[in-house]
Amino acid sequence: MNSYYSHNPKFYVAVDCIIFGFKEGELFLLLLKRNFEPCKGGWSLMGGFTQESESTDDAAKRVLLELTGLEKVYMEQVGAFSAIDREPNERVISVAYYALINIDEYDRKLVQEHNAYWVNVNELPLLLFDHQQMVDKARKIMQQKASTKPIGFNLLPKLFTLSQLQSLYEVIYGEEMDKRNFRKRVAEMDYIEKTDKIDKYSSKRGAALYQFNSKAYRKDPKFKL
Amino acid sequence: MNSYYSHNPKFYVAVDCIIFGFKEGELFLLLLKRNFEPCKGGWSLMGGFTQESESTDDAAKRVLLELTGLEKVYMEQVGAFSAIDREPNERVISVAYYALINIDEYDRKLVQEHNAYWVNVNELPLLLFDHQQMVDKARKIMQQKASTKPIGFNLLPKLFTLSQLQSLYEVIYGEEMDKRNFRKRVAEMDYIEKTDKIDKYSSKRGAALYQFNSKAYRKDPKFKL
DNA sequence: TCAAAAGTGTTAAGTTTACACCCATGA
DNA sequence: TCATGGGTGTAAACTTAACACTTTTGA
Repeated sequence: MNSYYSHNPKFYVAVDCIIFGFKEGELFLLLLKRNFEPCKGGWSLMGGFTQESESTDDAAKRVLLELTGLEKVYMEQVGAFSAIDREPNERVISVAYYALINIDEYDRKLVQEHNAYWVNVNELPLLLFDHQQMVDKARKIMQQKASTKPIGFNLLPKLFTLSQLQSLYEVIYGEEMDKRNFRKRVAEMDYIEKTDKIDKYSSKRGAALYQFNSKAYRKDPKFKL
Repeated sequence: MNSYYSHNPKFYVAVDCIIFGFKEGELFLLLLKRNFEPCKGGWSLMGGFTQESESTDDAAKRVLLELTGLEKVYMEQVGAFSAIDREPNERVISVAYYALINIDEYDRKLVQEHNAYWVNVNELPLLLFDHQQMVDKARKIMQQKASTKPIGFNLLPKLFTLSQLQSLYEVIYGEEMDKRNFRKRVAEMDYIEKTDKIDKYSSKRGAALYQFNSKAYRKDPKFKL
């Protein structure tokens, strides 16, 4: 043991995941109705402890996989939360991450086993610990990022209509947008490509389906919505 | 010991400080030329270990105080850095913070004792560990924040000239700005107040000294530079 | 007297916003 | 046939960008 380090304390380092999903014009978070201690019965984020073999990024990916069955998900760090009394029983420092997933593609069985539910972000229950703070910060960072980087597409199916895209951005920003102005901006981004497929679910007339071409985006990475 | 926690590993949790200063049109970082192990002789950020009695925010403030003698400094978290091998000898998870200080007001004796030096951000030496990554992320966050919140004033003396303010923003953004357009924008922010004092150092003619009125800012918190 | 930084307005270009109607279709 | 969401262009308001000369004074 190296004496430079050894007189310093060590801490449990947790990760907590703010998992965003989008459906029918609403943003949702995947939350646990805890069927385990501590604070059994309360609502919380999905979390877990960082292991020796992992970075916190790895741990967050593992925890997300454990709950949703999903890999290669868009995740970004929200920050470290370290108030002394942030958990009641033990000192735990937690690093929060947010994830953007396609709400149609997670593993329903795993979610059920964990007693997790999709909850509308605007109707959140009281969250345990400092999880509300984490959610607030995650939303702020995600909103900021979504306005300048094409991360929103992670919340949509591969094929989406412009109305879906618009209502996604409306719920991220919490404000309505003008349809014509929105489509004008989309039209300028060549990497948002119209396909020849038609969505027949959302309307009688049918709406053109679009896709995000990430390779084309990288050639000319300008984004603003 | 609670068994829910006890089978998980614990970690040293460090903090590292990216300390910005501004002088004569240049941005500087306060860096250690390490006169202690590990990696004695290398350049690094000032850091320290989080203690049981502290949040990481507290630890960062303590570490900054230890090096500069300054309290009540503007600090913001940059994020957690947790790669398994980010330090060579021991597993340490570090939370980085940046600080904006008035470069005229730190405790020179303390800085000397720590073998710390102000280094131009555009001429940084090779930094140890992942400290360059921390600096890069800190600069990005700081730049973003400085464009929408009046945090830049923390880098200036209480009284400053508009030329100083402009050259500060030029070095933060890494681009030149138009003097008349800049002053027009400043003129619209009523909380950037002209005083009746004149700075005679920077020019023969003398330049009006301004101050940031934080109370006035809070009344109408719009900022954009 | 001249070098060096301070100070000061106007115009053109570009961007953003506001706004309303026709289309296609399934029920 | 009608209710529903899909799709389309223009003009005014506003914001941003470009630009050059006069002032003051210490050396």
